[in-house]
Amino acid sequence: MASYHHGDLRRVLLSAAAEAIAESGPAALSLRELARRAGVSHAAPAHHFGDKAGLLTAFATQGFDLLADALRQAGDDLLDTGVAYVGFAVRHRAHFDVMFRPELYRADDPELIAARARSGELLRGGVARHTGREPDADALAAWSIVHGFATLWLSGALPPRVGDDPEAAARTVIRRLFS
Amino acid sequence: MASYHHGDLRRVLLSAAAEAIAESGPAALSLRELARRAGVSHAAPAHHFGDKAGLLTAFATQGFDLLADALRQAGDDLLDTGVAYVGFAVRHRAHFDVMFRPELYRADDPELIAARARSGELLRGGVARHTGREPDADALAAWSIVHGFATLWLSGALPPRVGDDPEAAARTVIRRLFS
DNA sequence: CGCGGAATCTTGTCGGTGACAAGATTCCGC
DNA sequence: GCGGAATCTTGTCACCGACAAGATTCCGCG
Repeated sequence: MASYHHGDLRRVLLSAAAEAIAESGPAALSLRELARRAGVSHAAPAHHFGDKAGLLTAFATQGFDLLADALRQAGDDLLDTGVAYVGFAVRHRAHFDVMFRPELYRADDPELIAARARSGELLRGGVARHTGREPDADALAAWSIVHGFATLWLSGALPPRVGDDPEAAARTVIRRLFS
Repeated sequence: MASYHHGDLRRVLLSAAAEAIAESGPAALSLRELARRAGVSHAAPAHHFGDKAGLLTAFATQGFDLLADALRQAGDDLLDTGVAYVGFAVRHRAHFDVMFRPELYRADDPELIAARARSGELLRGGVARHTGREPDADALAAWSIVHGFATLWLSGALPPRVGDDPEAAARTVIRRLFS
């Protein structure tokens, strides 16, 4: 099976990228290192993604799709949706890290824009169901608080006192928005 | 004045870094490009900062000090403190970008830890004065919502409908936490 | 004043990286 | 089973970060 054609390179590279980025961040990502992990030549990745920005565009798109899945699975409850957002960030740290850093990829890519819109709609929908009001300001507040908590958690900026269960801590924090 | 000794290189490099990072993110930062902007040889920056991580450590430390200044100027009101946090992120985008990405610098640097603690104390203090309660959960919620809003704003992920005045929009969002 | 060490900066070099070009190999529709 | 297309390789170039060695300037101390 060690044929000239790898056959599955695109997926393997994306998954290797997830590993590498989770380990040391998108800045340290090297296409040549990915190629080495996949056992192909140093120029093979360029064929599938064009360049580094192309790979990260595909990676971010995959991330927005994964986020949409996670939000759908969380159901209709707004609190659960928020917890799911944080859970996604923790479980798919590498994707989350790239998705909100548009200077790393091509933010005008049509597939990426579509995937981002899908996940955004799920977020806004949850808020609208919960409050009944015009969702703009509420959705923005809800998005901000879960996004902020997730970001701070991932950056390691939170004091140890918060504990080691991000989803439980997130639930407590999100509740403050409804009191 | 074009002497062998530049005399002010350290500060010039930090300010050039702020420009370069604001333009295209910390990932694209190049020590050699900074040296070129400052008019010195390609190896001069290494003398002051050791390596790239050293420069970003100093840069992040400067950022935490600037944040502390901004929070102090905002006064005692919690809402104003939150708005000031967002204002800092927008006005010092480059610093904010680096401060919460510890994989880019040496997070165990003593000066950095001290500066971070100073700004953190100002945040927690504002919350304690406002609620009177045990500040942990409230502070975390307040920090999360302003940090999240600032991050989303900077990433360009927010829809145009939010407007072009980040501090005004932040004020609206933060108010949701107290209603 | 001036000497000598320390601080500051330069030059030169090395391995690693992203991008590109050209060529080799394999796949697949017809 | 032929031929174009897709996939991958090899080779190359400029740029970058890190390091080593040397040049220049500054400054404390006699």
